[in-house]
Amino acid sequence: MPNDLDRIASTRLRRDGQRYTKNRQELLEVLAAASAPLTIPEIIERRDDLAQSSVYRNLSILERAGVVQKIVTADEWARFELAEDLTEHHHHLICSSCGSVADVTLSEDLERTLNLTLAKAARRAGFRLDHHRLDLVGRCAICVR
Amino acid sequence: MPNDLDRIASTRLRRDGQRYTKNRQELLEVLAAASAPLTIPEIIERRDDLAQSSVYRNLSILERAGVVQKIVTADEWARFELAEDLTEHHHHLICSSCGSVADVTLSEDLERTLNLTLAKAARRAGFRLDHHRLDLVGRCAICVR
DNA sequence: CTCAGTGCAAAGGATTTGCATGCCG
DNA sequence: CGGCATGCAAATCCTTTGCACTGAG
Repeated sequence: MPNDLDRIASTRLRRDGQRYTKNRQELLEVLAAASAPLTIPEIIERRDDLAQSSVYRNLSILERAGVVQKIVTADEWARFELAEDLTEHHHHLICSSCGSVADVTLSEDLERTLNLTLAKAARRAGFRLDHHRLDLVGRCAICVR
Repeated sequence: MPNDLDRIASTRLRRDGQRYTKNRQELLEVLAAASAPLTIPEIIERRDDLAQSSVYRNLSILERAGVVQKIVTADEWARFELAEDLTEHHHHLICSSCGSVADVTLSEDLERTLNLTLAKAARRAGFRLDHHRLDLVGRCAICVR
């Protein structure tokens, strides 16, 4: 039984001339169940029937279709999460010690102000702004001790 | 003749048990002269007497000493710039088309609000916040055409 | 049937490392 | 002198790609 996510993914993939296959559906399931962006090893850990190369290939296709988003932190692996508009708008707490990433949301008020200000700054630079990315860098509760 | 940057770099390196060598000084010169974070190829382009492996090694040491900062965008190379506290606090305009990165500053007012709000959000998550990173993602003036 | 999707193994490519040599302290 | 810093080349390791096979339409 297809839920919202399935329907949206299917539509966006079709728009790109791509199919919504079982592997791709499994990827989205895993990402939707996670409360933070996952690395490829973490994804395979949760679904070891997926071939590594297919995971890379499919995530790249899902990214191009606007269903998932790739985020690159300083540490070894890239991380993937559902696209902005399929989740609540949020930001990331990045632990500079262990590399973990957690989701965090800010007040709508601040987001609104932020958006206006950034739009202005971008316009001044002749830049067409698509979105912003705000990371909080520090030490997570575990690494703080 | 050592300037401020030299003195600070020297101090911070020594604190890490490292020397402030000619190669490392050259790296900082290049970064200080740039108006945006540079990739390793770009650095070598500007100082071709530097060996690639030494550039990687020294940037990593300078990063650990808190003199430079590494930033990873989605595109192929990591980029380096002087550490936050050695430059004006700023953010980045990242072009998702050509991968270029330009510096941008926001109003002090917004920064102040941002800092307060982020500090609160971090505290709520038991996270010790060091700094934030705010990127504006879109198309640069050239790529917009 | 056709052709996109898959999995395996091999290739790519940015970054790291081993090692012999040079040089600062 | 002793040990860190350097440069070269080789090794690493995440990610991409080639290719033969499978399965959906």
